[in-house]
Amino acid sequence: MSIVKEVVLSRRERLRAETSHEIKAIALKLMAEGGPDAISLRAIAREMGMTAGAIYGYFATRDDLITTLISDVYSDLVDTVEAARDSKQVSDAGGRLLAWGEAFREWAITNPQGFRLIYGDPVNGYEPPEGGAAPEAAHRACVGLTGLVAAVWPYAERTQSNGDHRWPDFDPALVAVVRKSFPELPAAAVALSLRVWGRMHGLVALEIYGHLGSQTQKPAKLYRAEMLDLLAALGVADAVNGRAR
Amino acid sequence: MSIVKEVVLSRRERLRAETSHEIKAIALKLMAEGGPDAISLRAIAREMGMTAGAIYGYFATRDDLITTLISDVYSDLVDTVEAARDSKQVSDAGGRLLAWGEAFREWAITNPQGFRLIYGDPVNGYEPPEGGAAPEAAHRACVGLTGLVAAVWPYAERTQSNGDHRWPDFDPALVAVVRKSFPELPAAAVALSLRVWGRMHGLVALEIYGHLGSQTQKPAKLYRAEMLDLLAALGVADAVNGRAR
DNA sequence: TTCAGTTACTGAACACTGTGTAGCAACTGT
DNA sequence: ACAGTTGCTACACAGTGTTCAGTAACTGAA
Repeated sequence: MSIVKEVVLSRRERLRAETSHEIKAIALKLMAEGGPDAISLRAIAREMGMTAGAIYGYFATRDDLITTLISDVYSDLVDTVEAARDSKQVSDAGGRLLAWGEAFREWAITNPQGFRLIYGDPVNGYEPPEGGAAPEAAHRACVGLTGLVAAVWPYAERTQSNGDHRWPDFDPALVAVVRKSFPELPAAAVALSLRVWGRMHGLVALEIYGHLGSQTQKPAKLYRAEMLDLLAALGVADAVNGRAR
Repeated sequence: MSIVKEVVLSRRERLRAETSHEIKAIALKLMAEGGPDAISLRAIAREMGMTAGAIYGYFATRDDLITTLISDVYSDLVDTVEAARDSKQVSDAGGRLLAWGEAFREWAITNPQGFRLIYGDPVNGYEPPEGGAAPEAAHRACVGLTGLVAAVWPYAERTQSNGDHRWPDFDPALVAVVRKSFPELPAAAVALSLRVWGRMHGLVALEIYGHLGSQTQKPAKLYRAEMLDLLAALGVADAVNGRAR
């Protein structure tokens, strides 16, 4: 094995990358069809015309594969919500937050198994590695949401400054990023962004796991009402055109 | 077999009930130790000095056992939050809602595996029966929460009446109960109670599944801030003594 | 007390699962 | 053309839910 890595992938590396990608693609397909539990090495191998053991040449263990999948799916989620946010003008802070929230739910409804994979117990006995399964994507999500809250902070500061939050209450790495990107932002705003995350997550998680379906026929309407109430609480309701659709 | 059921349990029925109870108790113990996935018929049987097949004399299938467990655990959760609510005076509507919310999180922190069992993907490939796994307990929770929202509605009506919610948006059974218990309550209040549920669920679910732990060191403080913000939004903040502990 | 009937349970089997290991065969660079 | 690496198969092991024939224990009545 050469120490210096080739810039151009060799044939072997290319085939290897393709196989690796095929494993992940089939795993995602199986997950979309039969839920996260349907991701079994044997099922993947069967679909590829391989043996289960062969997959160990690509992923050290099944949990490794799952972790990679979580990372990929999480990235896709963050890509989606970021794109939705960026479809609104930067000046429209409330609209950007609303777009993020709506895109979050729509992605979850479209990829319920993906949502379970990221935010639930994915598979039989899977334990995420230390530091979470997809720290990179989770980090992006957190920073993105904090950015939205930062944009809204001038409106929300008046009502959301209480709560006695201090910087050491939060993760040092998160604090570092926030203080670097938004030097003026107080700790209370970080708390707010986490709470906003919680508000988005709550109704969507209940819906995905079927606890809301037996109570309301219009979960989308309910979620939108929650988002609009959130914007109102943040003092940016006027920035949204119209109250409800 | 006699058609008329004996009032006093026969020795056989007593032993049977005891064994059934032991199965559930051991299943809960295994779950508390190793997560919901640790609930395997073979492990339970091993612990009881039995064979796995023997359990089929008590539960038709593993999913049946799981469903029973969910029902039991869910009932325990509802008992807890109801007790917390009733520890406050009926006149203290805001305090009762806050007590419910705090008890909800505390129960979840104390019984994380139980929370996963109720609100997550409990076990490898478990599918809840039609109508949810524990309709009785879920019903109690929903009615209890709606009762709290009804008590708070005089304060919240002014700010929470928008959203264009109609009765047919909700489950007929839920509507029937609500309209019977609280005839004056509008549909918007039912929507509010579901949204309140979502707000409580969001942060707790994120915390239980480890997504909050990597962001904040003080999830309890964050949750309390969210609850106080909720009370403020409902217009009952003044009913709570002091802002934060 | 004896005896049939019911019930509780065992033990083995089947089809799965993840995970290792030994060996073979094909591809790779020299 | 020849080593060396690597991708994969085949098999084994331990675990899972589930079914089923057979056995042992307990129950109620003669």
